[in-house]
Amino acid sequence: MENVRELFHTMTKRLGLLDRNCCTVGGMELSLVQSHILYEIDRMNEPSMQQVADAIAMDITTFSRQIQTLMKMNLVKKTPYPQDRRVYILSLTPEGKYVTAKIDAEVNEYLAEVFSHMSEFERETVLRSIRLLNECMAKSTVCCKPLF
Amino acid sequence: MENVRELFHTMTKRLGLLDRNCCTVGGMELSLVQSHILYEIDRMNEPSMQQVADAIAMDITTFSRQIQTLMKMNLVKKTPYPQDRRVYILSLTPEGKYVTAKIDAEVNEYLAEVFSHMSEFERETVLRSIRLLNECMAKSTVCCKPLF
DNA sequence: CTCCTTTATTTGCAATATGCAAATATTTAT
DNA sequence: ATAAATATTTGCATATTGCAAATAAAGGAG
Repeated sequence: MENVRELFHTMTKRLGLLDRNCCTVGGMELSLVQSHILYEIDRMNEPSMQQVADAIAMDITTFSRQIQTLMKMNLVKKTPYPQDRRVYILSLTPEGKYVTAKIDAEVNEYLAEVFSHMSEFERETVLRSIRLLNECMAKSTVCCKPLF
Repeated sequence: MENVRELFHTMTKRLGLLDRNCCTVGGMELSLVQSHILYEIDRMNEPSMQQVADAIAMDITTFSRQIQTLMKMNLVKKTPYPQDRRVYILSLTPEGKYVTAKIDAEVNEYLAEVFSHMSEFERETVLRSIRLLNECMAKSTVCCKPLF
């Protein structure tokens, strides 16, 4: 299996840097954590606090405070959920949507640049490989917990 | 390019969880950051503080304090460098080597389990893909800075 | 040799993030 | 009606972060 861990370590390190570089939108500076929260809220369907915290594998109390910050920044909205009044539904404000879309565009642009160094065939292979890897990690019983 | 970012996001999230699960050795609990510092020191050849901090893309002042902590935990040793007395060379103590090897073994075991859900051919393809991806990220001019 | 600039590392400090325990509010089960 | 479970927030103590400044040593210009 040679240096498998090193391969993965290098990859995640670089992808992490890429992510970090995409946390500035206009004048606004987001932390990596905040960027991930916005990403998950955008992706999930009317999620509750708990659901998003679970998805990010973040302690709910820390998460609660991050949401307070994001609300002060006018990026996130909390709506009481009528069917269960303990629950709040999270959503992005228009500004939050704008910021999230901007980050998404920038990440994709960076990724496109990375892929521009490959042939069409290589690109397809790499993407298929990552898809397969994700499936196998989902199947894995031993690692990558907590699952989402 | 479909959902390329989502693919990468899922992968890094899961690999991050895998990494986090590997931070407990015996009774000792390491943070993810500390685990990465040990990993880099182990890998680099007689590195200075600054070199490791750069490799991890971490602010040198934060790094300096993390090293202080790791020294208190008796995992890391700082040796003055005779040729340039501003510099300290970092190395792992025997205990640090043990912990680092233990983490490495656990990560590799987890990765092996993930790859056990693939055929030999798929595994080779995935590893080759990641190698290629790393090369392309290294070539990239626009992202993944600061480089290492 | 002396002065100035650069580099490596550490400390002061203030802001932020973290997570456990406990509080609160609400729902579900008995 | 009461008890147990769930969702969210707050108290608190600790840890992490990064900028600015301090310290120490090296290298270069004259």
